[in-house]
Amino acid sequence: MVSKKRLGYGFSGYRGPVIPRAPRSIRKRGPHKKLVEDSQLCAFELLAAVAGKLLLESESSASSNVAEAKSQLGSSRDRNEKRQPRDDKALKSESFDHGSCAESAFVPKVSVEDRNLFNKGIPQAENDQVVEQTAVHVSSDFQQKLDCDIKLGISEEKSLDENATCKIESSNFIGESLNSKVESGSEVQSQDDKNRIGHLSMANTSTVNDSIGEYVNTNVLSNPESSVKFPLYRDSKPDALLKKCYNNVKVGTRDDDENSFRCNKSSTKSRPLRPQPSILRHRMRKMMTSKYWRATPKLMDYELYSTSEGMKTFYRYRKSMHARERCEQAPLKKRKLSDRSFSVAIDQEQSSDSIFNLPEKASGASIKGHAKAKDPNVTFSIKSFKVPELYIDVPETATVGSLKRTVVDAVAAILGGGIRVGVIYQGKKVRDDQRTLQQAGISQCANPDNLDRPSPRSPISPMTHSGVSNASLDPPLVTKSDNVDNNEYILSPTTPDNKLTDGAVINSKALIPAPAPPMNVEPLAAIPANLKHKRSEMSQRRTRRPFSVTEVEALVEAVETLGTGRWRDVKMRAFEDADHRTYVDLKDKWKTLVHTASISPQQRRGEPVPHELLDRVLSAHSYWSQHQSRQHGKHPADPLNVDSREGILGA
DNA sequence: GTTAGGG
DNA sequence: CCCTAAC
Repeated sequence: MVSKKRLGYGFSGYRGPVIPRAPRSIRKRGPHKKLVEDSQLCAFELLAAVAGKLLLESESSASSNVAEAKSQLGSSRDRNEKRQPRDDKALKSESFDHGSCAESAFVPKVSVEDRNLFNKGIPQAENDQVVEQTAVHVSSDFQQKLDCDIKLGISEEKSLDENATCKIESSNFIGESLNSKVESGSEVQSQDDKNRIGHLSMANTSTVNDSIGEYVNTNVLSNPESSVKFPLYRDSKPDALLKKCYNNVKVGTRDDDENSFRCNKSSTKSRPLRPQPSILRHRMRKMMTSKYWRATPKLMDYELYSTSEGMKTFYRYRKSMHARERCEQAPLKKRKLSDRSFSVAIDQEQSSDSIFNLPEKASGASIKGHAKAKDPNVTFSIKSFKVPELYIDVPETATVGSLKRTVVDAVAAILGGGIRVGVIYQGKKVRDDQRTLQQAGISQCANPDNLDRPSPRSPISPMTHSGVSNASLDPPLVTKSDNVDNNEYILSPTTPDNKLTDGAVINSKALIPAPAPPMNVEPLAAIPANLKHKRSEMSQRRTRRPFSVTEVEALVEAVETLGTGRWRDVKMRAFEDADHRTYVDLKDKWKTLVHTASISPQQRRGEPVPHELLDRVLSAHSYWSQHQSRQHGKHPADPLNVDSREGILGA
């Protein structure tokens, strides 16, 4: 089917702060929208056109920001009116500790022709308030019919704000197809050009949906280098109160997982005045579960699932994906309140600060109220952004590499380059670009049953990284990263000066089909802030962290002493430093331990727990069960010490 | 904020 | 692990 989707181009790139969009229903699509249709155009040309637009903008933005950041303030260009000058500080890229850093330095070169093509595609005169919608058909080597319907909408009101939304969807007619959807949306609103504040919020979420209803999350993140801050300035009256409120507030991620924190742990710890990681985490967790987050689902998602087909697909998938992680379900689930989800990075401090600092009071306010016009001197930084919407149909026979590339192309067209796409399927990074999706297990026919066991797909071949790649087959603009950890395609701006922002190339990583969150993200270097984004998807499930025998022992020990009704104490006693273990986790673990101890060893899974420990679990459980019942309303139970335990065991 | 329990 | 009710 020829899907018609709007391509709500959202990332204005470097124009200014981004703010959440109002519900589509109230968004006006009005007058300054122009529709252009040309089914004869080549998809790439179309993309190129879009990219060209972006490039133009980015170029101007980059140049002005780099060399004449402040002098450009009064640029004659219309766009410049909105563009905000940046502080040097703000310009500093975030000190992310990700492996992508190396990649970010990678600046692929693009032929001048390419650029020209891009630039040529869109008259500069149309930069403003133009909405284009084009439908194109293009035949790929696979004789696929690719339909693209792109609508680029950019509306802006002079000196007030900019709103851009983009949605791209393409689909082919091939029966077997993988329908991926990457959603993203961002809006930018910048206030004037005075040395004031502005705020910026961006959303970053994406989902991939295959034709059989596979629903996965994809994250598009900006890499360290691209973590450029966009201080906003405006002439609004200073609001001391708000200012104070927002001060020192930074929301870079909604990921309450360790993964997110690790990277900045050191930094936060080194700041005495800042909450300790554990505290942050705690707060973060609260944030994560906060109603705020839940109340800010993306509008886009709604659209996605509102379509009858989409819903069907989704539900069908849901039905057959019990075995899968539920993390992907969360997004949908949370989207009840329909609104827009977005992450906000508020940074009043140095850009070097970790983005993990949670906004305390501010968060809620900024997120909820979009108190844009009220908070002076607040600098927000964009840690991530959302790609409006992207539908991509890829035949099963397509290679993983081609999938990545396709996404890169599409997204790149939107963002203007610097995109890296990785594929994570069932928690594993699919590095072998040569493999077909089918081989990788990303099949339409994927049997849910296979989800529970190692799929027949061939093991990821290590040589893929260093081995010969299909790079030669890649389009000019797409270059392969030589980063060992990533074989994502990187598409960067054509020329240095074309960098999106001064030296800050926006590198984004999209994690495609990722039914389950990457398992170990420990070396957060492996997966940059992206995951955060993933988690950014409102309340994303935390990554699973099986208890080690050591932890189990500590837990047993504590429970023996404290009983089973004082999880908070247990936490403090034995897991004080285990930030990722909440007392609820401990309680849950105990629950499973008791269960595990009650079943036959054959039925147990995971890392085996020494019988000795399980015995202790049963003993303690039994003891405290009785004890509690007895102590009901009485004096606190006596700790189950070794002696008493032995007594019980002996009895 | 904690607990307890179902999912 | 998540989510909630209940305290």
